[in-house]
Amino acid sequence: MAIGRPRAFCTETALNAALNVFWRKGYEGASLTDLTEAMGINRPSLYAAFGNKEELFRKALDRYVNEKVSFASEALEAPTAYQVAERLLLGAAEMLTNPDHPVGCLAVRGSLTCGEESQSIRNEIAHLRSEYEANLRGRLERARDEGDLPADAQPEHLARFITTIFQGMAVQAAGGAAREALRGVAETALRAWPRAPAARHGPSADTLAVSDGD
Amino acid sequence: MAIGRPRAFCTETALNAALNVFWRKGYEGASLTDLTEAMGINRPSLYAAFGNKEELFRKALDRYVNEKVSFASEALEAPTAYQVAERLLLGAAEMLTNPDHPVGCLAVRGSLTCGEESQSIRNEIAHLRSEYEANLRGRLERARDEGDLPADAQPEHLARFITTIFQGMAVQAAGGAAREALRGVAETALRAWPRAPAARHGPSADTLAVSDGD
DNA sequence: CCACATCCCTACCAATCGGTACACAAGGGA
DNA sequence: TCCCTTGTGTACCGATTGGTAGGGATGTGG
Repeated sequence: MAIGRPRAFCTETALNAALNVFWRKGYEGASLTDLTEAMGINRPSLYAAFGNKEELFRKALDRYVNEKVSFASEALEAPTAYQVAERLLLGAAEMLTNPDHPVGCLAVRGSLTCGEESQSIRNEIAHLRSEYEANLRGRLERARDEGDLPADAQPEHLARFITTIFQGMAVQAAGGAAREALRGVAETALRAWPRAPAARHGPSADTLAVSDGD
Repeated sequence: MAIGRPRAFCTETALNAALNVFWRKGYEGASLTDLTEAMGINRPSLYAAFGNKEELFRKALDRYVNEKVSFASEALEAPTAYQVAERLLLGAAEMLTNPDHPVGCLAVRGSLTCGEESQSIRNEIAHLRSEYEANLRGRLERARDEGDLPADAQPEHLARFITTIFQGMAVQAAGGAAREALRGVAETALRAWPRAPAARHGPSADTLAVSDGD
């Protein structure tokens, strides 16, 4: 039973290259020529290894969420609701302007990709976002129940507020905004955060958890 | 001296139709076929009347800014800085979800259009945004000098904050967010607004200026 | 009625899009 | 060594992209 010719490229490396291209140019803006050139392979190899352009994007999106936006899930584990928001927004300012990869957010860019033929991509991104927003809301509800947020705080509104700020920051970053500018936005947004009257949680030294490099 | 055959369509109406198409599908996502079908004319007529696709987009963008986002310039005339922000954000929530036209923001969508060949479009949009942001900052500096904002307020940061919120709301709207949701975001953002210690300006009845229809 | 200027329309252009057919190269099992 | 399986590479597919040439239609000024 023959095994067949071994693959001449590393799928992980190629997927990383594809992720970078999608990140820079968006789903529809990235042509197969762009992708194959960056990945160092040719079309049939791409189709054999990844299915088609849409599946390739999905795999790249998975990798993006798990490797690049992991700070967002980890932020939910911060001890207080304020620190959750703080780590989320400052982490976003850092990630969105990290010089080690393209600026902006693959998902935000992808959610605005134009054509209606890529509706399924938009749906997947929308699903990811609403899933995360639900997790964040759950975390904030817990915080409210624990007295970490005022009893009249609205976790749903706060979660949507944070999400919206992130999306705005992603647009800013895609337009070339500097890291300091995004940090300023994050800090301003944090001033809208409700404090529990009993135990006030202000800006914390927890920010150290947000590294400056990648 | 002959005058020539009169144009069989109204350029204003056609431009409105083109604006709607660009608004829904983005600059690159709107094909000439989409545009000509919506405008009720054929390609050569389009090119004769508007130049080419890029010039058509610029004209549509002009109209968009002057007719649809006029609330943003008018908001600068509000009596207090807080009311400026309030009218801006609540006006945005209304405009971005107005059922009389496509949802979201043509400029935000356009600024994320993928290809590098449409760099000049992105540049124009970036210019419009930074111009507006400068106006807003100027208005806030005046407010600070008048004591309407605390002396340590940072008009530049506040202006960028407002811009970022708007962009995030535009992404939300493009994803189908409801008007109530965007209003909630606006109200949360307004809680970040600094109040002058001398004369406190809170939420005002000035919101009445924001109509509910178009 | 004629001439001229302008517009409309069909049909086309080269370039690019995502995707694939097919011949060849490269390896392991018998 | 021969075969079989799998990946690689070239060259292509039909469809669509933005943009245009050129003839016929339609109006005004003489």
